[in-house]
Amino acid sequence: MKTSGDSGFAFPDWAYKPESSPGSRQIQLWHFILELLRKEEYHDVIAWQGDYGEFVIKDPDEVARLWGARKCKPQMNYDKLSRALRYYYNKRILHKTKGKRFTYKFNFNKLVLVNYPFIDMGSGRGVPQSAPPVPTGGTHFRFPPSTPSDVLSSSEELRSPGMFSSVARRMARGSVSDCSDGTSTNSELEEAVGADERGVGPDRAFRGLLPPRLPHDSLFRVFGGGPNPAGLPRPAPRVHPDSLSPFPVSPCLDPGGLLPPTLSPALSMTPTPHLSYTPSPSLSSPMMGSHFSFNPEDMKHYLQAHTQSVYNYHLSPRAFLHYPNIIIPQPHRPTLEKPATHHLHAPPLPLSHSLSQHSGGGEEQHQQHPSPFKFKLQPPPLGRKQREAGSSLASSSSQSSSFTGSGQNAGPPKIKVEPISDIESEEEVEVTDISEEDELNHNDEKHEGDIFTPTARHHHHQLNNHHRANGNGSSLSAPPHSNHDDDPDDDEEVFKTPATPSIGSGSLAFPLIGLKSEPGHAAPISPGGTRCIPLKLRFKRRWSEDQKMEADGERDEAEDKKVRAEREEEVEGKREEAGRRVGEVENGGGRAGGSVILGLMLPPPPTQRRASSELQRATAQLSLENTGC
DNA sequence: CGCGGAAATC
DNA sequence: GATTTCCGCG
Repeated sequence: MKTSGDSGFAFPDWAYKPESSPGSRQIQLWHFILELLRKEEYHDVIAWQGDYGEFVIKDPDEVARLWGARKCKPQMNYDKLSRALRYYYNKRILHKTKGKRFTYKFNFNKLVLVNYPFIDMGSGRGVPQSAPPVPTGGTHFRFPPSTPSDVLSSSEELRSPGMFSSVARRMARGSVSDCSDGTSTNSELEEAVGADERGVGPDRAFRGLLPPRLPHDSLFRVFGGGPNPAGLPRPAPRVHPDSLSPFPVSPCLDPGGLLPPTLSPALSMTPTPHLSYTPSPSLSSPMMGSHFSFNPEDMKHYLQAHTQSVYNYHLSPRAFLHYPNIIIPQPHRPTLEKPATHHLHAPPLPLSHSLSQHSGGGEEQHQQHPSPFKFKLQPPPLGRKQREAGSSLASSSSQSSSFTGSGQNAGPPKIKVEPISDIESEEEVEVTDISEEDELNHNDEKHEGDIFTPTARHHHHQLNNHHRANGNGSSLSAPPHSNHDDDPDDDEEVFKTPATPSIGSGSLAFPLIGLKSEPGHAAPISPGGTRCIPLKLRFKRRWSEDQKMEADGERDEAEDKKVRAEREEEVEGKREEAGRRVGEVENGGGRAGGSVILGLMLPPPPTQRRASSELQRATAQLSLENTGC
């Protein structure tokens, strides 16, 4: 296990799982990358390096080959593979480490959120809400939680009707396998899980609800619950993949292909034990297949955790989740178990220090290469190039129409107008903020901190200009999207939460909502501050973009690219208001807390591990699938 | 090398 | 939807 000293970053186990990709059945490139990364065998071709989540492709051709093999695309080459990787930029799953060749970095957040938005919090057992009780052990596969968090104890059971479905379902469904059959090779686990879920029936789900997004930390904490051993369902790791083929690759292996027992380097690695626990996801992959249910208890825990996170991060009140009936205690201080830990990791490896690197590294926006970022903005509709033909119809437009213009086109079909209420609600909800903030934060801190690194700084953020549209140049800059979009964007992508218009439906429509209204909750935050953090934190930020942008100050574009095209107009104004000072968040004393949190979030590179073997095993089982080409 | 648009595929 | 393929640009 361990070993790997290399680098180590461990991602949470779940990150490695194929199930992670909801939509598609086939293995996704990022999963594949993760797989490679976790295997020592491939360390010569690809390995973790630098900061958490950062990896370098040592042998691009080989990686491409492997990927091609996996996908049965013999023609694959690094150029293509890299295109695919670039494709992740928009999704924010990955971003490029500037200045370092063949070096990319994962954004944990996204991965987490996307794939495992909720995890089973369960208190323990993961009983599906609707489902029949599953005794823990058996059915769901859960990783042992490791989080120390005591914060929430979960003890209760749940059963409430939960609300969400989609997410849950997704999670549950896990499915998996890639190519060949849809079914999985693996497993039983999955099956089991699936069964539960299925049994439940998607329908049950409560549609309408939005899935909440949690910050990782929250997730972890929450979910992390106690250590539980319970259950991994089957230990039996079959394992052994061939050394030859990476993982599952072997096409056709059906049954067995599982992961090697080795844990991902990431996980295991960590030699440093100093922390006993690692907050990080690694261990905690609580989420896995379970589901989260909103039962009061759960919610309570959830919210609590969330709240805490908010405090810790000094997030804006908006961030607070609201759940009817449940009051969340506000933590004055984080109770974290972890004391110090700023960064938890001890760098066993030279690499680890990457933190320090930031400056050097590259990433960061700051200098380094001041490279001008190019914003790529695309002008509206230009006729694209169509290499081919030219047929043209020009027109189109949908995109551009934004601004007033209406001229004729006014409307793209899809404009989204949102009722204010919605918007607000969303804003309120904006849970996103958190993530965003997180992102922001880290930016500060380190370069990319993607996910973790919550340091709050002041960003002055530049949201500013959202270029108003028009202007000529404007085209360049992205058109304003409403913040709403932004976040939602994330959300959307990630969660796809549909907002419910009505909002209130009562209660729970979604816990998230409501923040605004509750002053009580909201207020707290930091000490010095007068107000809590501006609600308006939200703004964009985007990962990489941020980074890039930070330097400049503008950013936004990113999402936009596509997005913008789609919707453009939106309300421009709002966002403007909103934004701005987000950064303010004071940290207040936060550092300490922050650290801790960080700890939680960060998957510390080297540390941790302690995960139970169970975890590992579990992981192993999950493993990937292969394709049979 | 890396970016990203566009179209094609699956 | 997620790439794969192709390609021009910096």
